[in-house]
Amino acid sequence: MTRWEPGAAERLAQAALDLYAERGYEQTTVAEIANRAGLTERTFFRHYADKREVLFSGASALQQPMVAAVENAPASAAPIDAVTDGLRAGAAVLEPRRPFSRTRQTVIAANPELQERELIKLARLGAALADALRRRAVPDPAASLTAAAGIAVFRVAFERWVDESESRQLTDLIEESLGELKAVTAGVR
Amino acid sequence: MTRWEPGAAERLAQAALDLYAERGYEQTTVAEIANRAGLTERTFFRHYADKREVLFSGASALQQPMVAAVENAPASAAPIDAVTDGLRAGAAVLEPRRPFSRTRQTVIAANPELQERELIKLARLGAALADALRRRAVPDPAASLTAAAGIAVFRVAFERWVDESESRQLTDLIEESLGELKAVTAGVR
DNA sequence: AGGCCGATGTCAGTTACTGACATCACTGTA
DNA sequence: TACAGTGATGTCAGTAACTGACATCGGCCT
Repeated sequence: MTRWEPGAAERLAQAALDLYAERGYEQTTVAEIANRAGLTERTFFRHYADKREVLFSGASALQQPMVAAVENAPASAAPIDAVTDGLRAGAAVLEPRRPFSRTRQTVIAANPELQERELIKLARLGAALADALRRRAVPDPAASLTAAAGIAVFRVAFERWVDESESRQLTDLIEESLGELKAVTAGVR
Repeated sequence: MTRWEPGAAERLAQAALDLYAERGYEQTTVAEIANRAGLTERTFFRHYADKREVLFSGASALQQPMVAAVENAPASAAPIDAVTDGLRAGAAVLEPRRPFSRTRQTVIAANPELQERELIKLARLGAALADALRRRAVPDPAASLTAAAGIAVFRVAFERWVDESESRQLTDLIEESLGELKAVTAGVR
C-alpha cells in the first residue's frame, strides 16, 4: 500500500485553478487549495514557490521548444524569421490546450497579481529568445529588440486566440499579427 | 503650530528608496520605512497600496505627457510616428532625473517582485498608448502592436541609458533603437 | 464658541510564507 | 529477515504584509 497518492503537484495545480475560477484568486486561501488536494498548506509551498506560481508551472514546457526552434532555424534565416519559427513552435504547444488556456486566462485577467506574474514569465521568455539569437551571432540591441517584437506578436495573437469569437488557429493569428507589425513599423498605414 | 509635517508621501518614498538601496527590498520592513519617515506602518498603507508601489508613484507623471504627445501628433502622422512622439515626450520627462533613475533601477533589478511591478506599469503604459492610437482611428490589432513595439523600444533604450558606460541622451538612444527595430522587422540583417 | 473634517495613530485580526523538527512507507543492503 | 537511510509529507511556531474599526485632535468654517 502506497503511503501517498501520486501526482501531488498536479492535484494542487488542478485544485488551485478550479478554486480560482470558482470564487476568485483573492478569495481562495492556500489552505483551501491544499485541503481540496488532500494535502496540507506546508506541502503546497514545497511544490510551488507562492500562491501565484501554481498557475505558471507550464512555462518551461512552452519556453524550451521555442528556444530550440530559434536555435535550429536555418543559418541563413534572418533574426525575425528565426524568432517566427520560435513563435510557431510555441503555437504548436498551445494549440491542443485551447479550453484550458481559456479558463486559465480568464482567471489571470481577473487579478493584477496574476497579470504581473504572467508578464514576468513573458519577459523571461523574451530574454531566453534573445539569448538564443545571440548564440546565432545576432548582436545587441538587435537581439533584444527582435525578441521583444516576437513576444509582442505572440501576446497579441494569443489574446485574440483565447477570445471566444475567434475560431482561427493560433499559428494563423501569429502570421497575421506578424504581418501587421511589419506593416506598422514600416510606417505604412 | 501644524499638527503634522507636510509631504508624508514624499518622505515615505524617499525613506523607502534609501532603505531598499541600503539593505535590499526584502530585508526592509514597512515598519522601518514608516519609522524613518516619522510615521506609522498604517499610514504607509494609506499612501501606498503596498510595499512595491512606493517606488512607482511617478508612473502617471510619465504616462500623461506620453499619451498627450500621441494624441497631439500631426493628423498626418503614421501610428508609429505618433508613438515615437510619445516616446520622445517620455524621454524629456526622464532626462533630468538620470541619477535618480539609476539608483531606482538598481533596486528594481535586484528584486523579482519589483520587476513584476515595473512590467505591469509598462504594460499599462502600452495599453494607454494603444488607446490613444485608437482615438486617432487606428484599428486593432495595429494599435496594440504599434504601442507594444514602442514600449519595447523604450525599454531597450532606457536600459542602455541607465547603463553607466552609456553617456548618450535617452532621446538619441530611442531614435537609434527605433531604427534598429525597423531594420530588424524589415527582415534586413 | 462650537462643530465638522481629514490626516494620523492604535489595535486586533487574517493570511502568505518560512524554518525546524517529526513521521513513516519504501528501498537497498548485510 | 532485520535494519539503516531516504524522501515526501505533517506539525507547529513565528514573521511580516496588509486590512478594518475606532480614537485623536489641530485647523477651518460658520
